[in-house]
Amino acid sequence: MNIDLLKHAQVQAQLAAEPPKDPQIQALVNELISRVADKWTMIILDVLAEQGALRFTQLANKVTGISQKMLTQTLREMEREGLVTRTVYPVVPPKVEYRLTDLGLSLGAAFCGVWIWAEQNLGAIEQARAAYKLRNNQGNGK
Amino acid sequence: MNIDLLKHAQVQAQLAAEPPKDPQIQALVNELISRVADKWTMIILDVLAEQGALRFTQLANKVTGISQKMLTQTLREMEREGLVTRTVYPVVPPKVEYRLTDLGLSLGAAFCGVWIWAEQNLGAIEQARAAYKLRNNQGNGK
DNA sequence: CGGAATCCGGTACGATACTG
DNA sequence: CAGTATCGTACCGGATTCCG
Repeated sequence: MNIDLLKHAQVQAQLAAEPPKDPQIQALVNELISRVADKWTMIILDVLAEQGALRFTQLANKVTGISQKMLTQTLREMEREGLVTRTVYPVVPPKVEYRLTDLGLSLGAAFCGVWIWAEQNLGAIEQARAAYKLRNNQGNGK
Repeated sequence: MNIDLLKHAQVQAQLAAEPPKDPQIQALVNELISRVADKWTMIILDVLAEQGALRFTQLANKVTGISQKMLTQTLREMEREGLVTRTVYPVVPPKVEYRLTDLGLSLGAAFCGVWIWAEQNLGAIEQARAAYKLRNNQGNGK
């Protein structure tokens, strides 16, 4: 039964006063979001969702701009949270494959709306940035 | 169950053969996600989506654990991106109100799926964490 | 008095070098 | 190839100070 979830969605839609929601739950959810709402986590999640299984270096190439350290760290974190599985093949050239779990896939699906939003609003964001610059007298070097 | 999410999940599953996607667009979207996928941004976004308009201190109270500095900084960033509007009332006790723009509201709606996911999978994550601990025999003093 | 800018200590991050 | 180790740096958090 997803009544709570529907209620939550409706509340979001009408932006009104929040019904009695467990502040404890709220805090837990916030904490969970804090861990998951990381830029590297999100991008890795997306890449893995698209590519299926990938090796360490493959991942490093797909996720442009990440350092090995952060890649390792983020992958470990995601493994801890149960979002990815790490499979080590004990062969002479070491081979480690990363793959999303069902939990990871479901998060990817949930996050899909944000990617769509990002694609749709690229232009709007750029305009907003330009407008902000103007508002703050862009020429000011200070 | 949410049909859209399931459909997205299926699409994600078979995305290996994704149609020609512009790598330029991909990079831009990635960069945009990098800015938006920040834990404080997400939580502030959620609080503002629920509460409508809030003053600085109200926000500081609702967003548990944030420092004034990060709150100011994140709000400025969100203002730059066009997610929130900042209204200053030039009165004796200073009053500054923050409110989501349409863009911010749409992002909140897009991110709603992630909040629902978080609520649904709180238990699963905890279990995954416990399982990971066991796998790595936590007792190991390393 | 509320909101933001400033200084300072800690931590997380990036780049490089090294190991199995 | 897939990490770990080390170090310099940039960012984050806390307290203080400043401004309206």
